Amino acid sequence: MARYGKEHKQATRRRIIEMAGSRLKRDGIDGSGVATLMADAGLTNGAFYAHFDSKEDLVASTVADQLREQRERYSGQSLEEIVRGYLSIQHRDDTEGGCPSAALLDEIARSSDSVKRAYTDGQVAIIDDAAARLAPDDPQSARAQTIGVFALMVGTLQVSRALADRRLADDVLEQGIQNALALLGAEQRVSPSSCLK
Amino acid sequence: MARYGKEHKQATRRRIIEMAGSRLKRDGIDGSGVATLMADAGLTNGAFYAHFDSKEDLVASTVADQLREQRERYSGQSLEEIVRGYLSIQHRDDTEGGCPSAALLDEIARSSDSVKRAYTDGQVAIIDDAAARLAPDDPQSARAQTIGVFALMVGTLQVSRALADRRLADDVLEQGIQNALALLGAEQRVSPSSCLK
DNA sequence: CCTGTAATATTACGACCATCAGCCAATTAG
DNA sequence: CTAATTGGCTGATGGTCGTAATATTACAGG
Repeated sequence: MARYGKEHKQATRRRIIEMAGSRLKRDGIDGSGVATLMADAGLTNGAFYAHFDSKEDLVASTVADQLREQRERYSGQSLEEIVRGYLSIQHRDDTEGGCPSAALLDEIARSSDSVKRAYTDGQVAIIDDAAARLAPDDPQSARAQTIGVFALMVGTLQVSRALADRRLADDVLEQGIQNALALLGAEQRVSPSSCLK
Repeated sequence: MARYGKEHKQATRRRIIEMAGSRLKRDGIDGSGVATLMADAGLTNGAFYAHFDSKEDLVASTVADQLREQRERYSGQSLEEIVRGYLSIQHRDDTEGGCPSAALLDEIARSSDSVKRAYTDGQVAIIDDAAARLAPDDPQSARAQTIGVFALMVGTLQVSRALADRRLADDVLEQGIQNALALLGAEQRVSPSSCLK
């Protein structure tokens, strides 16, 4: 048995998922058809259902893969490097190569539970990694803080991408960096910002 | 002439746009068909093109209308009220009645220039309103600060909506409130006046 | 030369955006 | 008091594209 090397189908599946990552982030979930996704991988639509149960199945797998890749990329970077890279002009102008959350988050929110579950698991892993580096002694608090900063970055990137005014869009990124670093720095100090309750 | 009063067509157009606001936020732009949007307004698909040049035209008009409505709603609220309302569980669980940015931002980013322009204009108006209340003496700095906090809120709401874990999603909202108020408070501290409000 | 796998090609069927001929009620003209 | 006109709408229709399923072909290795 195993006329084709056992890794052949696996490799094809991986290729589909990786290509789908770029395509989905570029054109959106509803904006990407199965035939196009398969063509990106050099295949035709008919082969799709030998690899995935449904489009939704592919989306969930792709979201998981994208977050896994993002997690690996961040593992070698400091938090400040992550922030500055994330809120860079290059990242804003590279939707298809960038953060899956920024590209797909409100479509994921509208998706089925399986997609949301894949998103949740992948995102929590990223957050936990970052939180461990921020404050290894207080993981609970660091986790909340980290996810808050991450949400800030996602929203900032999305706003910057949606604005038609380039100058304003750049300013938004800059402000986002300031805010993210301020929140990370504030966490390391013990003093709460006294002004409001 | 005019079997209908002069304001009849205008009223129909408004009804379409208002209904489209809910539908687009609920199902997304790509997820909402023209026939469905018209049915929501009690009409059939054929009448659509007497009111709009294209679906894109409706989307741009709807985005503008949604932001106008949001701006009016915020005009009677303090910044802290806005933050707490925006990042409330009720708002998270009411996508179709809530913030258009949180529901549609990454689809808007993929949309045509006319849609992005409508978004930019409407959003800037909201930001300028809020900035004027935050620091009337330094509008330039307040504007940057306000848009930064707004982006934080949008990202936080989206993340909370996309998470499959309810408890975690609630924590994200709470953390978002803390962060938003901290950023507003930090800005406020520059001026000797009192805390938020 | 078989056997089973992976892919292609084709098909079904519905939804999509957009167009257009025609209906219907009310106003206006003759 | 008809008859023509008009505005807003319905209903049907293209033509394309969507997901999913199926029949068929190419091919690898014992």
